[in-house]
Amino acid sequence: MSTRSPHIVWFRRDLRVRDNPALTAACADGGPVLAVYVHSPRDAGPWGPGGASRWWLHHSLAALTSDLNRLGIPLLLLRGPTRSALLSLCSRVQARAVSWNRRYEPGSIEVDKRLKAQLAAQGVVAQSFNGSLLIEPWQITTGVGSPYRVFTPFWRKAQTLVQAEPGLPAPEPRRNHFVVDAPGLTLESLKLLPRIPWAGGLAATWQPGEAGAHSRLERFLVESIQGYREGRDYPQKQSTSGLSPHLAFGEVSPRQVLAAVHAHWNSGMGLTPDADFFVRELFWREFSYHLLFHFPNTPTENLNADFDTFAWRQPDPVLLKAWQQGRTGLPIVDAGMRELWKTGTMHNRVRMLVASVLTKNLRYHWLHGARWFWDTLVDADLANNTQGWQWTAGTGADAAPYFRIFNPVTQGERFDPEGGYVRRFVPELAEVPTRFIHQPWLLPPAEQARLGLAGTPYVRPLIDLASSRTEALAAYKTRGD
DNA sequence: TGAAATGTTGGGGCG
DNA sequence: ACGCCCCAACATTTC
Repeated sequence: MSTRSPHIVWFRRDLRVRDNPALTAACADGGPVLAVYVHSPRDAGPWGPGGASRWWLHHSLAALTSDLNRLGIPLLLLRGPTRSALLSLCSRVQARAVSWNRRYEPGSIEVDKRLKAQLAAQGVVAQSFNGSLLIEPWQITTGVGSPYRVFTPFWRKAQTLVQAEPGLPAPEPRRNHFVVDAPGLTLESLKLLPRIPWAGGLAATWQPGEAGAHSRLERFLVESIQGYREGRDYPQKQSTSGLSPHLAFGEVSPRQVLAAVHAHWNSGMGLTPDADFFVRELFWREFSYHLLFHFPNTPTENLNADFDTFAWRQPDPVLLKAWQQGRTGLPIVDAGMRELWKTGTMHNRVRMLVASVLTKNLRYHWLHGARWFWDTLVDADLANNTQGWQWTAGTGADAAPYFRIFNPVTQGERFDPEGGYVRRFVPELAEVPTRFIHQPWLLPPAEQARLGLAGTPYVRPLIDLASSRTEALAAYKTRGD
């Protein structure tokens, strides 16, 4: 009798069937397995999935449903609140156990704790696993026992641990032959897709789901990891991995990525420098989770309290909107913001530039940027997004000093020397000669008129780089007073 | 995973 | 030949 009661696998941001410890454990139990996803945006408070993430989630759930079906496991879709949905499911199907992979956001930790206690009280086995990280946040501390706040020592320590115990990715579980009948909601009824069909650019760019994640990984390993160290700085090259949304939704695990990199690019003498630099980015993700876990208020509060009295400016709605929509008149900034809107992602160097412009030149609180990114990025991840914004704003761990203010013209000329990236995403600048592509306002007026730029922000940007820089530096000096 | 201002050096033009 | 100046190139400092 007890062997016939199902083992539930609760899916969250681990939407894959390979190397999924919770699923592996449930399948190893030998009885019926039932998978469930609970859509409960309200449980996540202000950080419920944004528009781009919901689009991704819809398609990733569709992919997971068919991947699990292949294994004979039904995926139930439920609506939250999470705890009551799971508890009532457990009693309805008389579950014997629930397994899940741990999350590290403050809200999820709270839900998990209470769920675990309530399941135990009902006599249901509850077990959680590490399915998302190479190093869980509590696994390493500094010499004095505190959490790390600086990347490099974190990285060193984390690497020694991972090298000692790399862990092998688990294969796909064997097919489940039991039948579990428990009807859930349809995917459509979750209403994850946008009502206005703006997601065409996303669909053209991405293939959500585990298969898409692995083809992206393979393509990266074969085509672009070579030269990554240099190439990753050039946004018009496709040198970055593009794995971030797949990692954010857990369609591939960092352990699988690490193992694949080692399989391709470890010559026995260690990783190639290109591969090593890529792996370093995986550890930035680990560092972000370490910080989020140990400083759970950082999604809204400065990690560095010196900035709590900093004189951020009240956003001008027109300027904020121009930044969001890529109409500031600064070519590479606008290109980045339009790339984000169109494709749900933005090259990392350009993310730093647009964030520098918002937090330093405009001196708007980094949360305005974090919220916009949250809504528009397909790789929106609370740990990474928080850490990234606090890093650029200078309020975070191991952060860029406040006085490091990027100049979008200089950066554009250095990292997009031909202007290919700008031309791709800002078509009205496509015909501008390369000399002027990053500062079209210097073109002679007759040329501007001929190119149709008269009256656009490209002949008079909304942000004066020189004066806003000076003002930002002055504001920094009085920080904390 | 800065930029701009300031300081230093050394080659070459030129009286 | 020499000193002087200019200035590009590079280094250092400051924010």
